[in-house]
Amino acid sequence: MDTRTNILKTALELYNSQGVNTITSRHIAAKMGISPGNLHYHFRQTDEIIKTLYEHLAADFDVLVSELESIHPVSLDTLRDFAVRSLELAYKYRFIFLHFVEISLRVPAIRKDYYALTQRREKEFFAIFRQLKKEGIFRTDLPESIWEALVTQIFIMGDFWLSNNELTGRLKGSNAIKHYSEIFSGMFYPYLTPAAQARMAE
Amino acid sequence: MDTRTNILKTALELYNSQGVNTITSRHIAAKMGISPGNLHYHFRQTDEIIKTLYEHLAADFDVLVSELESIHPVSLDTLRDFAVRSLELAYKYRFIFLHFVEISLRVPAIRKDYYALTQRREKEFFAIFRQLKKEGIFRTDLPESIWEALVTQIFIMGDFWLSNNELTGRLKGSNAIKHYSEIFSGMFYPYLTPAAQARMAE
DNA sequence: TAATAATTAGTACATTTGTTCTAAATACAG
DNA sequence: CTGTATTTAGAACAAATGTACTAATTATTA
Repeated sequence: MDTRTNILKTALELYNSQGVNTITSRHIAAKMGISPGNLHYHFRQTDEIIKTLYEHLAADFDVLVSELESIHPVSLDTLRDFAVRSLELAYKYRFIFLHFVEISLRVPAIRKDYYALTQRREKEFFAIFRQLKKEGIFRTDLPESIWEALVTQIFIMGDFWLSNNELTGRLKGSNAIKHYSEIFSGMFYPYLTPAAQARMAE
Repeated sequence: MDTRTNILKTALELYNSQGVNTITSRHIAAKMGISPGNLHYHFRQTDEIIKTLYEHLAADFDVLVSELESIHPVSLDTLRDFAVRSLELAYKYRFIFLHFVEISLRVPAIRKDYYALTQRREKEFFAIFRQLKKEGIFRTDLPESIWEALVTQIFIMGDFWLSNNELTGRLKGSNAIKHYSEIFSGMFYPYLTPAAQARMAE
């Protein structure tokens, strides 16, 4: 395998399992059996590794979102499917979410990028809400401010369910994803019309 | 002022403003104008400073909870008041929430303590939910699993609203608290009975 | 094949960090 | 006032870290 790709793969493994602050470029090189010099030939600065991994995550997530947007009409099932895929992706790059503030301090470019991203996503969520209301899945009797609060909730839950898992359950892999996708389902439930709630209970 | 207390005060300031990983015991000593030797006379290990600050937070929060539990019957206003006080307290010790996973890795005792705490809190929340249902404030037509999901939501939101603020809005002090207490209100809204919703809209 | 470019190993260096140690200064008790 | 305990400063050390540098090896290209 390409050394550069291998560095990214090994770094992801180590960051995920031991945290972004305990793992240094030397650890990554040692685990791969290459010299520190070699590693720094491919990534002059260690932070570039983190930045690259973040970019991979962002790119993968963009694919998920554009897939979602291509489906019309949006059903509750497509939404649930999207949620599960998002959780899986987040789990793959979990060190980013587990150390999000740390990383955004260390690599300011990530912070800027993330900020721009949330601005875009916010609009996309509102568009999806609008569709789901039209289709009789989401309630239409809630004040607008409630939907705004929901978007922030989605962001916080989406970014930090992994941290919650780390601090409490420590569920691994598919167990974690299963548990938290149920939390996400539950989170939307009170926003559904009675008809949609009934369909969900089946 | 007591040197020990002063160390804690200065450490809190620096951790809050610059993060727990960038600030070292030397930074704290320098800011206070004392020697590193002196600082380590009072706290043999730097982590003890973090642990002590966490204990202060936990103790302060315990006071809030026991105050809440002493009030009968629980109204929507007491709940909102409790939420605002909680947010204020979290803001005071914000570095802990901004670096929760980091810290729990660095100081395993904190992790254990937090885990035990959430177990307790979970029960307390269910008890409060039961009361609020009895009083006609919370809906009684939602399945039990939805309330379980809500508790996890409350934990995640409560622990990570500060991280969300750090990554996006960067609101300061009372502005942050105001904004996120509205998010919290919005979060509970769909769980309220129509009567309670109407009263809230006033 | 010869020359050039890319990759790699290994070493080296300045900085930082947590912590310890010693001695001085200060506070306090009898 | 004298002796003891507490507090403080400052130096010292070992370990770790990011990164740069040099020389060797390997791959590529003409």
